Amino acid sequence: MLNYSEIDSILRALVEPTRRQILERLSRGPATVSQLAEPFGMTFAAVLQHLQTLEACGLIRSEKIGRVRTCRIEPGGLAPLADWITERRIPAERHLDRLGQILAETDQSPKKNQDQEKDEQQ
Amino acid sequence: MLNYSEIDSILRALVEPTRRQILERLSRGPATVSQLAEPFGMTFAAVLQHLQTLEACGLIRSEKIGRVRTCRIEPGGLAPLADWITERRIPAERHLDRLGQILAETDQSPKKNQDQEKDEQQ
DNA sequence: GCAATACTCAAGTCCATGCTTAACTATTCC
DNA sequence: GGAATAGTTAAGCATGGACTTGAGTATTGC
Repeated sequence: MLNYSEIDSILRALVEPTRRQILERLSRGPATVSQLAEPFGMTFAAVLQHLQTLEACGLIRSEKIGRVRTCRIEPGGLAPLADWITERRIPAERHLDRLGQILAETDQSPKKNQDQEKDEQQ
Repeated sequence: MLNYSEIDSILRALVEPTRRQILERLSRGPATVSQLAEPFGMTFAAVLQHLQTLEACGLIRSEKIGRVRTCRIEPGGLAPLADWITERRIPAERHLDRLGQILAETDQSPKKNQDQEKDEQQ
């Protein structure tokens, strides 16, 4: 029933420091579940749960070959959140910063507004 | 002891849907605490706690005149998170999207890296 | 001055979520 | 085939954070 919106699930994934560290690690290249679990002082199962969360909201992707699952960053994963921020910054900030300025000079139209309406309901 | 980083506190503030709705409301103009509390089916005190969270991480600002506290968006509030995302997207995504492309064409240097190192430790 | 208004604070409840343990499945190596 | 490896799942505990209640403070209007 709780069909949380896309940015909601992305924010819930990112708010956990361990998951941000996993993303950080994966941004340096693909890794197996064991490799990801090793540096953290926590169990395999715990890391696996984080990976499932990250994959569920599209921030990473994984593929199992034989008994080994390899995880990697999903390139467009942060895009919805970046869009969400951009949509909220441009109207609110009349003293445009560098990012806002660049966007304002080129193309004003944000691409997805339907998410924004779906969101914020729950 | 838990000196959470800036983006950590911003993410923790944004992850709560009510607080995103409050931001949404404030992006349409300043409002008093009562005005903000009214549309939500929750107590004054609960909304106040959300406002304190939002103010603590620099997403809003408030000023009390007489017995009335007026809240407004803090314009640069989302900037640290926007920067964080940009820093993580540009190295990871070699198929640059529109936002990445624009940034890459103009100025490559991100402004703050010290936060990023402090962060991800806890 | 005193009642109403607008907010503030502290304590307590409740639930979501991170983490553990323990069992289980599938694959590889000898 | 059997042991070791790599991952998966489920159940339960524990903590943090959202929300409430109930009291308190400061300001305004009469």
